Amino acid sequence: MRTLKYAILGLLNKEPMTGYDIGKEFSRDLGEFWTAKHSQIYPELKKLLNEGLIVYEIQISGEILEKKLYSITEEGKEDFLQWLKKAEPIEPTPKDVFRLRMYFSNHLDVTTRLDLLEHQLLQHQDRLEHLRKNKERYETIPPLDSDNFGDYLVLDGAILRETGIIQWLENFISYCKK
Amino acid sequence: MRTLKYAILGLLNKEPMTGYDIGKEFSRDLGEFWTAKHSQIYPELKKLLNEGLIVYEIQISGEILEKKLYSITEEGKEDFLQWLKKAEPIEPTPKDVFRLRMYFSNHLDVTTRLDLLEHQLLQHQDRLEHLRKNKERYETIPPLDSDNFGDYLVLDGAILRETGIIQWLENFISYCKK
DNA sequence: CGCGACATGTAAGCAGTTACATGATTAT
DNA sequence: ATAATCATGTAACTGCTTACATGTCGCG
Repeated sequence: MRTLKYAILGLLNKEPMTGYDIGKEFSRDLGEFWTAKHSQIYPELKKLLNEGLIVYEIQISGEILEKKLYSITEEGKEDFLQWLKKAEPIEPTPKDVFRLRMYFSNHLDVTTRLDLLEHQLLQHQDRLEHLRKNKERYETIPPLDSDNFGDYLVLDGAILRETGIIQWLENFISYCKK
Repeated sequence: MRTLKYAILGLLNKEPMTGYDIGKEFSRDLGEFWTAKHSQIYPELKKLLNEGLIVYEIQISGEILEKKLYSITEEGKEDFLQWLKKAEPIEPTPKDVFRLRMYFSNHLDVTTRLDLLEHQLLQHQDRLEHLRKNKERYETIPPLDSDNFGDYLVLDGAILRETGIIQWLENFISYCKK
C-alpha cells in the first residue's frame, strides 16, 4: 500500500524537510498513528526521488555538514491528493499482544492476572495524561483548514483510544476482584 | 517476538487442532486482536515441531485425506506459561492509515471530508453491531478460569475500541458541520 | 457432477526492526 | 573535552501478504 510514501509526501506537502526532520515528526503527535525509523525513511526518500515525486537541495549547516532539504514536486502533490481523497474500506483490526495474552488468561492465577493488569493500567494512564497535557495547548478547536487541525484530531483520537483501553482494563480488574 | 508462536501454543493448549482449525480460530473473536493466514501458520507449525514444543498424529478423514492433528508437549506448555505471565511494557501505538490520512485532512474540502468520515462511520457501526450480537451469547460473565472468559474479554475490548472510534468520528463530523 | 468447505503446502515480495557504520554541530 | 543531538546511510533479518499449487470431502 506504500503508506510510508504518502506519510512522507504529506509531511513534505506542509513544508520542505530533511529525512531527519521527518523522523522527528513521527515522534510527535503524528506518531500516535504512524511512525517509521530513519533506516526506513532514507531508502524511501531515495525511491520517491527516482519517481520524481520529490526533489532536494543541499544545505550547509555549520562549516561542512551537508543536509538534504527535500520538497514535494507538482507530480508528488497530485499523487498525494489522489491518495488523500480516496474512500477505502476499514482496515483489518490491528494486532494487540497484550489482549492476545489476556485471551488466554484463564490459565493464570488471579494475583498474577491483577499484577499484569495494574502494570498495563499504570502505563496507559501515563500515556493518557501526557496526551491530555498536549491537548491543553489548544484552548479552542483549530480552524478546519489549518495545519494544526490534523494535530488536534490525532490527539483527540488517541485520547479516546486510551480511554477505551483504560475502561477495558478497569472492567477486567473489577471482574477479577469479585 | 515470535508472537504467532505463542498464539498457536495457546490455542493448542486448549485442545489439539489442525493447522486449518488454527486458521479458523483467527477468523472468530480472537481475530479482533490477532490473526494469521495459513501461509504463515503451516511454516510456523513446522518450526514448533522441530523445537519439540508440539507433536502431531495423522488422522484419516473420509477415505484417504490425511490431516495432522497437533497437540502441545509439556515443554511447549512451560514455554507458553512463561510467556503468558511475563509483565511487558505497553506496545508502541498501532498504525492506522485512516487517521494518518485525517491528519492531513486540512487539504480536503469539507464535502469530501464528510464523505470519507460517513463511509468510515458506517463500517465501524456495522462492526460494533456485529460484536454486540456476539456478546449477547453471554447473559452473564463467564467464570474467570473458563475458556469462554478470554472470548468474553476480547469482545468487551473490541466493543470499547469501536465505541471510541465511533465517538471520534462523530466528534470530527460535528466539527466539520459547524 | 459441480461447488463450497476442508486441508496442506511453497515462493516472491513488501514492510518494518535491529544492528552496523560514520561523522558534524552545539551546548555545557 | 564530552555528551547530546543533528545528520545520513546500509545490511541482515523477522513478520506478514499475495499468489502459486494441489488435492479431498460432503452436500445437493
